[in-house]
Amino acid sequence: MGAASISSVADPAERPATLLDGLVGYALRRAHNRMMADLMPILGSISLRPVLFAMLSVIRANPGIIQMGLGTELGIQRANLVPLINELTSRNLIVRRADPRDRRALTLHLTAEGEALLDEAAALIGKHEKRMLTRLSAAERNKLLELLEKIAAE
Amino acid sequence: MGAASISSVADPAERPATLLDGLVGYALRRAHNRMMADLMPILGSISLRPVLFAMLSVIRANPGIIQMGLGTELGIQRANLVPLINELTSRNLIVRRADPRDRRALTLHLTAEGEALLDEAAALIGKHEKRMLTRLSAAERNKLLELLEKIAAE
DNA sequence: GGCATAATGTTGTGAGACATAACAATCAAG
DNA sequence: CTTGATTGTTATGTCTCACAACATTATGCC
Repeated sequence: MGAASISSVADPAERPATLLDGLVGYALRRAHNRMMADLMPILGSISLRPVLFAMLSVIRANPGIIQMGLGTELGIQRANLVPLINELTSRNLIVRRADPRDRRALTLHLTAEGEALLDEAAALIGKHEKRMLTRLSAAERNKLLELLEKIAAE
Repeated sequence: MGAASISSVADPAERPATLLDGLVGYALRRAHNRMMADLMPILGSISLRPVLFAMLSVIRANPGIIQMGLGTELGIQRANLVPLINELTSRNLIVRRADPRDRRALTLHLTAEGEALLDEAAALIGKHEKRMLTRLSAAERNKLLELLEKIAAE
């Protein structure tokens, strides 16, 4: 133990405090970056990206959701959603069908292939989350989710 | 209060659970997005972005830091740092100086203008954080910072 | 000293996320 | 029916980020 090392002379690796320390916004950015850096190559192994996984997840939970609804749910504008949906349809993971009640709209449905790939992705992400959160107890993880939701809620 | 509403028939606005629920990575993205959506127009009022504020903060805490060091500290590759530093220098917020001990390197220092703008930005961000975290107690905020650091730590 | 390797700053390039405008087809409200 | 709003689409532009290549300088080894 000994004396507190206030001086930076004794420890060249010591980082001076910045205005960023204590900012929740900055801590969020760092934690999010680290999670994504770990996740992206994992999803890349099955040629997915986080946004595509999110789309498949929402479509599974809402079969027949229209494109506009999917975009609203994920905060993606409909213009930017089009190439993403094209990507999933061209890989036969989802299909577009005419909406029987609104001829402007197109409904979205998972294919059997999409269901299988989504299951595979969910398993990979589950392992990823467990590994990245080993420093947190189950109670801490739940508390973290609760606090993050308080921030995210509009 | 009644029975738990399991059916979705009674409440059309009810959202079915997705694989995204319970994922810390997704909760992080949503919280981070909401914080940034609030912060960016605020910093924009003084023509700053989050990354520029972070750079100024680190340079203040580490006068004479070289570009490579700044990039490492903030997780920005040196190639991408160049136009950002050009932006700050062309606005007379920082200056580049030759490193007396390494003629390859350039050291970075805040100007008086940079100091003043950084103070202004810090005040704005302080109010922003306080307003965005009204739902959290002081203890919850500290716990959140602690948990986020556990995730961000390498 | 001379030489191979690494580090620093820089430029260029491309991919991906995101916002905006405009358009055709369709719906909804008066 | 006619006006305005909604849905999907295309096109465009900006911002962030990664990677490759290069000139200059440091560093380590002979």
